[in-house]
Amino acid sequence: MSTRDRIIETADRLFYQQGFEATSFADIASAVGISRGNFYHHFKTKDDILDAVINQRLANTEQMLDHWEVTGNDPAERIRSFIHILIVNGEKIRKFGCPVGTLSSELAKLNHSAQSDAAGLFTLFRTWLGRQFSALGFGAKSDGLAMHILGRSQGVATLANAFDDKGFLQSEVTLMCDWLDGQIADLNRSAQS
Amino acid sequence: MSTRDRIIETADRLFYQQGFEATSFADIASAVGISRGNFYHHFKTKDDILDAVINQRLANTEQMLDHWEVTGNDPAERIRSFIHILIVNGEKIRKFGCPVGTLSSELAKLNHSAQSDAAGLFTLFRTWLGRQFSALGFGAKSDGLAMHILGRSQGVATLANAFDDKGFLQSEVTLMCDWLDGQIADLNRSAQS
DNA sequence: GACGAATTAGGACAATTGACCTAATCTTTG
DNA sequence: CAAAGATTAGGTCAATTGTCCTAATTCGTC
Repeated sequence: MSTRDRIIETADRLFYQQGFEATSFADIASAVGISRGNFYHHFKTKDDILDAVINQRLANTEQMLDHWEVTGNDPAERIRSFIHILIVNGEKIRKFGCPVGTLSSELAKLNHSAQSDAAGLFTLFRTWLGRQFSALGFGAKSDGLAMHILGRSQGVATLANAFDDKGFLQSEVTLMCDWLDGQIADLNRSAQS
Repeated sequence: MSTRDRIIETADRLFYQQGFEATSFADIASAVGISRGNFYHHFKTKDDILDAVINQRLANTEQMLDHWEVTGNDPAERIRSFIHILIVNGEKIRKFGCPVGTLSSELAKLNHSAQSDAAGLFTLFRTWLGRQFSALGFGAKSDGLAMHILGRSQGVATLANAFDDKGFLQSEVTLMCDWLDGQIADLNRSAQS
């Protein structure tokens, strides 16, 4: 892996674990095992490395969603794949919160220009989820349902982090899956009438 | 108001708007209009001022919840008061997120010892909400319902902030109130059978 | 009015920050 | 091999950080 990629990967991890503001050039350089001068050769400013990290996250997220699009048998199962990130990444979430939500919040407070880029990560999930709901036949309600479940997962991540509560994480995931089943059942019922 | 109280109030506002880490002694002192030496006379370390801010938030929150306990006619209306903070503080939330959630997340990332104190703010809401659900007759399920609605409101705040979306805020508040009505209806139905 | 305590001002301090530079080394290409 | 470019190391820079000190001022109390 190239030095540049190692920098991005390490910065990504540190920004997630410590926050953007609290992570210094020296932190990243020392974690990668290179000099600050070398670091500067690849990224001139702290905003540059932030942009690179966000773009990598965007690419990784897009890839993950594309993968689910292929492997998930039906849209409902794909949505359940999304919900289950909370379980799969449970340990990290309890320690550091949701990578997307916490970065977006921090950049909003810093009044950072990259906040909209970070929100683009949310948009990726939003449009993907909206497409799944559309495929299920929810029509114009699809985006609202996508936002709803996206918000639910954010709240679960925030509280699971605040209380370091594994049980809450699991029970809320169950509730979200139940909610999804209920929505689909409602839809089919109204389609019959 | 005493200088000490003005410092706490200003620090509270700046910590919320800019974040704890991104707010310096100089920021607070200059916003209050005092010298750094004067600031130091009242608070020796940055952790001291953070403790004072958290304690003031705890006191203010407790007072607000006590007030609702008195003015709200029934527990359901009190819970709706909680839900409607999202509307009342909508502008601030869209700009800076939820004061409780964002502070808790930041301190968790900083591995700060005061994180548990900040989480105490959540606990205040959690036990209060749990008490309301108990009064409604939800018994052992009360705490789970309290955590559920607390998480919902956190997620709504996070997304409303990320997208600066007022409509989402309003529609999700409606959904949360509908959810509450549904829970109460379910309870009454199961009590009849 | 005098005296001690509380408050305030204006610095100083070492450490760290993001940013930048130069020189040495490695890699590629003709 | 040789020249050119990419990469790396190490150091410098002004600015800012949290912390701390001393001296001046204000205040309450006798």
